[in-house]
Amino acid sequence: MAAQSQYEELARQLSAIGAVKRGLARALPAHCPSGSAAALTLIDQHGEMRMSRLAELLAVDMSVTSRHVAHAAERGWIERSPDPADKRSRILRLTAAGQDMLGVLSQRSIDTLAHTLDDWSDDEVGELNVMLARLRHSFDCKARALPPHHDLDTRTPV
Amino acid sequence: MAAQSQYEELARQLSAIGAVKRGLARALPAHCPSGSAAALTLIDQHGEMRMSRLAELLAVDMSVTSRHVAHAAERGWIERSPDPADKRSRILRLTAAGQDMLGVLSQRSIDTLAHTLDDWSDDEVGELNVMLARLRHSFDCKARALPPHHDLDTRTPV
DNA sequence: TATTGTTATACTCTATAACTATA
DNA sequence: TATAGTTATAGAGTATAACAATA
Repeated sequence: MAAQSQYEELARQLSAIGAVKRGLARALPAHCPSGSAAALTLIDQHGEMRMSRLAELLAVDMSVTSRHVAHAAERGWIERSPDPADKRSRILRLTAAGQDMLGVLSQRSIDTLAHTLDDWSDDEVGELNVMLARLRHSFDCKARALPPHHDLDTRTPV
Repeated sequence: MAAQSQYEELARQLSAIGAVKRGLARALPAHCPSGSAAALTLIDQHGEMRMSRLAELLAVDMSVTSRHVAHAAERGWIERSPDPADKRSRILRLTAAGQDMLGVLSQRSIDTLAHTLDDWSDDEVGELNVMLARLRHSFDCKARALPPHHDLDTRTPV
């Protein structure tokens, strides 16, 4: 267990990390918003999969996943073939154009981070990666069990 | 300098950290979106300031800052008084209601993180905080110098 | 003329709910 | 009846550009 002030600080850091994400997003090619980029990356990493699995990996609602995938499919980066085992499902695969786009995406991320983190050692970046992965995992496991706030207490301090 | 694969991994981790941010945002009281929450936190942390300074701390455009502050001011959390030294400017201060709201916000962040990170030590959370702060700092310093992509190369792989 | 702040507009990401097609 | 996926709608965050007031 950490001190309360560490949690408050972490909340602030997470709130501010959006600026870093926007910095990376600015390097994306036109017509490839970060949502589509994330979908391409995950399909490349995990291989072909169904919509529901991708939604799980993206940690967003399937309706959101559907939009990102539709965007990528319209541009020829993702192919959606019918699943022979279940006619409701569709199997997602990267096309050759999708792999090309992924190459551009990777290179731009690398360029941006190599420039901004030029004074970070390999170990330091690796350590940050490990901790971010663990942070995500902790949330995946335990956040579901959190009772939603009903805001009954919001009225008191006003 | 880190290996390219570490940069690619960091880009993936940052892309996925949105799920954690959404987890924290779900604990926010109604009518206090994360943008307003961030504004309240920064004014509390740094004391009274002008719009332009807050925009700098939030690392977003001043038009965005203006919206967040207007939202908070409408609810009585922030007071905007004219700056005697420059009639174009407004000085931002937390009201008593704003400090109350801030107390609620802090407590909810602490509750959420204490629950999800219950197996993290104080040192581990502290180390993550340090690295996230350094990440932000690296971007603040160097991202401005990055040449914007003109997407001339996007046409090639298609 | 330049700067501070606001507003109008547009785009992206997200969730909920309604809907279809299939299981 | 339940599940996989799509679409419509709505809310939040952001940026650019046009604008008003002041420096």
